[in-house]
Amino acid sequence: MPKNQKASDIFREFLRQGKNRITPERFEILDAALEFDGHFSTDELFISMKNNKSRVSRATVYNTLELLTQCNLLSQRNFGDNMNRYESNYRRKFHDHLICLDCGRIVEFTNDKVNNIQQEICDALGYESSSYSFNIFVKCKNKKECPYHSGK
Amino acid sequence: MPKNQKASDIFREFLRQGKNRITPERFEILDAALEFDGHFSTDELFISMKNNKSRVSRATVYNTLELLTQCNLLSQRNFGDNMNRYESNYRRKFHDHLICLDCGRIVEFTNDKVNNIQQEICDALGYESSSYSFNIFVKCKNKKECPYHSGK
DNA sequence: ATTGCTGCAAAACGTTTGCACCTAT
DNA sequence: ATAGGTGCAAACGTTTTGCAGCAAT
Repeated sequence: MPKNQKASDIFREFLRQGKNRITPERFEILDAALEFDGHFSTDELFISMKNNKSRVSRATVYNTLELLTQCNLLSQRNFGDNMNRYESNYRRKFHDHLICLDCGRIVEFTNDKVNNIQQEICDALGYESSSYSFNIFVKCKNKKECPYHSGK
Repeated sequence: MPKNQKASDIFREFLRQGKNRITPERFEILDAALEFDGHFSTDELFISMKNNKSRVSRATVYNTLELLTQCNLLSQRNFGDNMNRYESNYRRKFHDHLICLDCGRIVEFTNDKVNNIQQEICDALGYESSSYSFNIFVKCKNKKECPYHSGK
């Protein structure tokens, strides 16, 4: 993703190339998604937009988040709770996730080896890599120290 | 998991220790799960049992697969389609998965480095590892050669 | 003018829950 | 005897779909 391009320009270009229409709702959703702090579910984004007096529909949010994932402005994440979550890729370094099963906290980490291994395996098996997901599920070693633990 | 113990004995022991009751339904579900070839969803197992004239209920299947995962006879898997799948761990080597987004094929692979990295990261961040999931999503390089591609 | 997109509501889907009855302890 | 498990159906939460009207091309 070109670092110097505005997100809205990247999205507009992607929509044009796929013969998708350029609509104000789609850009409204892009803005809300980039502004959202951290990982969010489709419904969380929808509700936060509703709270800000937006008139978009749930269906349009679902549709647009899919498009934003396709053009790599967002990443889709699955943390094992059978729910799609998204996070912004725009001007962010790629990372993986550690999920605490006790308190729900999600810690992001970067590890270059994972990406290399993933590529090696694809090459060895003769496939073209599209994406990967590496999640580590943990338990708080010391529950008293975990700031999230009481909050759940 | 002790390699020389029968699966039903492992399960019985686990149930006893957790003060869970030993019921015929639970062992019927264990048998069906170990017999199932490959990855299966809860409903797939339920329906296959129904086809074999079983009288278990969907709720009991959900409940029992959870117990079988807790005692490590099964692993729960998420392949990004918002659906829990399971597979037998009994007398099998641990492995990860490559999922083809074009044709749905799932390829299992083993790579020792992944497990080491996962442990390193937990140690570095101060958490106790519980499990991890490493999925690689790919596209068929040559769709004509892919035996699964036409089937979807 | 055409065709894709939108909002809305209903449906679909996997999963969880409530409850009366049953059964392992 | 009693506490936990079962089967069934209803409820739940997330996602998809159908459709009439709207708006980008």
